[in-house]
Amino acid sequence: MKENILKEKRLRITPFRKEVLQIFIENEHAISTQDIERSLGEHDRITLYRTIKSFINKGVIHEIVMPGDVKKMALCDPVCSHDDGLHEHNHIHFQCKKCEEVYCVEVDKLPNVKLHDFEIDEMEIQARGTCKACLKM
Amino acid sequence: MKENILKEKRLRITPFRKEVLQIFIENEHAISTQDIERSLGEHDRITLYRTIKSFINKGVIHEIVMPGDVKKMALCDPVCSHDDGLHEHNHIHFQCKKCEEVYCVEVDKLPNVKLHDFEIDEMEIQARGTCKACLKM
DNA sequence: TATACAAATGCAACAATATTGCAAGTATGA
DNA sequence: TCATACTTGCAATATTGTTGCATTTGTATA
Repeated sequence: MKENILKEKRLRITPFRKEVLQIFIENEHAISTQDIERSLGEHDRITLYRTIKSFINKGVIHEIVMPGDVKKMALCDPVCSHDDGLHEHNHIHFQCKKCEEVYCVEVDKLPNVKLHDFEIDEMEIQARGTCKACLKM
Repeated sequence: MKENILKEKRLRITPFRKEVLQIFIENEHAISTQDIERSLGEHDRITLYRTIKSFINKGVIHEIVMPGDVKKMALCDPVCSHDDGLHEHNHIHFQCKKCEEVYCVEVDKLPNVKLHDFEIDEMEIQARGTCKACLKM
């Protein structure tokens, strides 16, 4: 529930934040700033930028950057309770080549990658292919 | 050699392009547009943007977008001979948490990931940790 | 080697996206 | 309910990238 998410992340509950959060909840896939602007009615763009920034910093949403300049955002997993922009997820980011939508897809466990001279702490996977909905068509 | 790379990718050899390409060759790690601008002397910003765009389209360099950071670019693998912005690499993108630099690191083979309802064609891995140089310190 | 032509450059104007400072309004804990 | 720190909304400004167009330049070809 919207109020709870905001409260948990120690963000003040304001009408605007609830409105923006609602848009994220309604969307199964990741959305861009533009998508949000379209969904909102009349609004102040600066406030939106700041809202997005605090949502990211407090772990409400996370940024997804896919190759080719697509910057989108999606709700964080409930486990992602880290403050200060440190996010912890167990999913990969998937972009469908047909519908272009970006999804966060759960995986049981992320694969292990070893490098020779580099020590890996965290890993993020971005995949492209065909999504659930488009496979059925 | 600079001229060869440009010729192979069917790009005209101009002084400006050689200069920009040289900057990529000199850098072991990925660089941003800003980095390039700093390395160049007096120059035209528009021409640089167009140069970058044709380098990407012809497979001379590729873009790397790490979460929460500026866009960077690095030379493509020699195998990456695809035109029209289709890139094919066998490396992962690694950002060091200490020095913040981004590297393309070769791997023998990329791990296999299977998803339930999504069909994966291509995959890209972004990792964070400690780089070669910083491990030694 | 000269030349014709497509490609690249450089300038001006413009467009989109994001940030900062500040005054006014508002949520929340005491 | 009140004080205060947080949030909002506006103006101004910064950053990043694009388009159109006249001029210059690289390169294939005669």
